[in-house]
Amino acid sequence: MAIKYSRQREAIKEFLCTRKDHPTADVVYANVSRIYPNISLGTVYRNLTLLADMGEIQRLHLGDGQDHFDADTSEHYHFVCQKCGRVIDLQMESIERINELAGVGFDGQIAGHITYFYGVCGECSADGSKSAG
Amino acid sequence: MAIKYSRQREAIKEFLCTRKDHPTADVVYANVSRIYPNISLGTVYRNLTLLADMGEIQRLHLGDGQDHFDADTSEHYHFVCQKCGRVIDLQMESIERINELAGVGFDGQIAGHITYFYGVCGECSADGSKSAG
DNA sequence: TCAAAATCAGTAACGATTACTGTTTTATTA
DNA sequence: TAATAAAACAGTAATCGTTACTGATTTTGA
Repeated sequence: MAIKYSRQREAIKEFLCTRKDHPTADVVYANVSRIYPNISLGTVYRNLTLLADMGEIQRLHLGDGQDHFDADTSEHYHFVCQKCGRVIDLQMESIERINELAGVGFDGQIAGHITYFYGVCGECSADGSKSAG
Repeated sequence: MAIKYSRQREAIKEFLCTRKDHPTADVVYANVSRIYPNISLGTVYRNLTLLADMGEIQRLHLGDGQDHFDADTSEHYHFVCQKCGRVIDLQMESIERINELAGVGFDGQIAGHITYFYGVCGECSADGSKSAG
């Protein structure tokens, strides 16, 4: 099954590249719909999965029920705000070495890890009231 | 809404305590059904959520579509086998300090992190064929 | 320009989980 | 012990994110 070009997939990728938050499939759908009003949600899901399988984007499971997508595939970590739900990229030094710590005394092969940090983001720390929407 | 005792909840908690793998709700249901044949899946979900909210058990989002539950609420990390899907407790030294690394140059409050490791478990490394079920 | 294959839009189905409803248990008070 | 209110129950329906299906449209290479 060779992959063929599709304008919808290109638009989805382009949209993701413009965003630094990490949108869910329905947010992608809402935005790409402005360019292709007839695009279907199934097409969005199919292409997000395709792009992730090709390694062009990253799929994030953050435990909030919906998958998030990130056009930045370089090694980096994420922060999830417990108040507003925002997902923020962290610039932090590598913690790859935790793989070796995990491997000590373990009889399998550690291939990698999934880590995300949580807490309260800068904006929510500032105004003490805001809550998730 | 004060919490009242329930035999079903006790049985769910007891079952979880006997297990070191980290069963999903339907596995809990299947097993507790042997003691309370009329228990309903909704009761299992409700009590798992209750126990997790009370801090008596831990809910794990491992990105495989189903939540897993762990009666061990002490600080420890998990390994997920990419071949057989097994979830294994890791005995490893604390990596709590990654919270501070994440906080460097970040303007919010880091409260904690979720980490799990993946790769191939000891058993699957041994026999090269096995796949997830 | 033609044909094969991939992709599409639209819709139905799926699986995990949650919500609803009338009945049963639990806990309290008499 | 009996009465009562509140919580939990079983059973079922609904929800929600996601995937699968179908016949029409696009892409691509000859």
